[in-house]
Amino acid sequence: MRERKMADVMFGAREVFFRRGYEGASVDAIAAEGKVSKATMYSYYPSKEQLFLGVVESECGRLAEEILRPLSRASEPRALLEELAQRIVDLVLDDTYIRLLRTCIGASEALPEVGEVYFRAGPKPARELVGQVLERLTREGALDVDDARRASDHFIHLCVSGLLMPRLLAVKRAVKPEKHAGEAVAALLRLYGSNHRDKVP
Amino acid sequence: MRERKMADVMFGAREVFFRRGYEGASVDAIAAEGKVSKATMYSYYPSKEQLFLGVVESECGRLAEEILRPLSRASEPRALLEELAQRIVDLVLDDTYIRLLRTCIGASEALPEVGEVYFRAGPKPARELVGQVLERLTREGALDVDDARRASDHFIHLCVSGLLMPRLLAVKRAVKPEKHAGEAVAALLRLYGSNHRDKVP
DNA sequence: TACCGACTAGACGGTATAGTTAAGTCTGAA
DNA sequence: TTCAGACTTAACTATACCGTCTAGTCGGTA
Repeated sequence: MRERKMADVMFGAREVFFRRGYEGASVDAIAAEGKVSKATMYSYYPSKEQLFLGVVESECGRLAEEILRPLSRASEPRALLEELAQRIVDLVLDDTYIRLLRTCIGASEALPEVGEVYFRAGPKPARELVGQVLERLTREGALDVDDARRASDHFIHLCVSGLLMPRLLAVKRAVKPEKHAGEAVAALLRLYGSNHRDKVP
Repeated sequence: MRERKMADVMFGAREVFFRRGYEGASVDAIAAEGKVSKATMYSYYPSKEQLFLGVVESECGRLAEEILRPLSRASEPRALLEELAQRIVDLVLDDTYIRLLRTCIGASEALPEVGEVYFRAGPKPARELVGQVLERLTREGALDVDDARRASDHFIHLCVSGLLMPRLLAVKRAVKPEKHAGEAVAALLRLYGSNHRDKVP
């Protein structure tokens, strides 16, 4: 029962914090949304701020798991890169994750800890994972990456280009991202393909 | 005098809205920050929401002006691209603009109008301006861009890669962006240089 | 001087807020 | 049946909020 109620609290809190932001969310609304009494809520979390941090940490944990999920054993470099790209695109298209990011950004000036937690759960491991893949593909001769960190940033930003901003700003827009991952991989290969140094820049 | 007080109101409102977000900002704090009485405030703006929209529109106007500022008459393609890239990097490093973006993102679920206004003042004209430059350079033979919109998104995101997220999330981090613009231009030229089709992809 | 428009400080009403507490209900095990 | 623990409802405190309003100040003009 305890775990069940705990989950109810988190569920309601997540929804209300995502919808109204940290400051805009009221604890009464959170309790109502989770169908839980305020007394129970306060028996689990001593304050609204702690509850918010709990939600952010829990959601960031799920996010980090999602990012670090094992890759398939695809051997073909292009397939591997497309799997990575698709995973990034899917994250940006996922409502829960984008609302989490929106909420963290909105709260990060007043509660810098929140921004830090999200950064360590999202962008940082993503960059590291992508970096490892790019380095491996470079060792195997499929890519020619000198600075894995910079190349990872480039790859990730090619993946989210044109998608992230409208999503963050809640701009209603018929985003058509079917070919997005493929295009990002194509761009990356042009940027860092193993024969890119042959060119006269 | 009227204009002066009006500016004071806006100044205080901007600071408090940026610091605490729309919901977190109180009208008393805004009046105090602007050294203005509440009565005066309400004589200019009928409500907190209208005041917020006023601040966002005013700041977005400045942002759009900054983006659409005429480019220098640089003729050399690389110099032109570096000027563009540097302008984008500078925007991401500007505290006022990043706080504006943070605030808009934070408020955009509850007040979608705000996200829309920012999008039309920032990302949209930026993409259009960059697109025009890329198309011109393509006509002149310096680039080979087929889809200006996609190429603009790529260029812009190469410019902000590794900078935007830490800034939005208020992550304290020794960002060293001296060579950032140059690297973005180099990457763009590898991606869309006029000889890129010679490669075997 | 008298007046006027724009400002200020501060209090107000009515509501909402975060967090606490008291009294009672439900469930399941001994 | 009894009992303990977890839960709920509902009221409560004390503060903060938005927006309004009153009483009064100030600088310039006729």
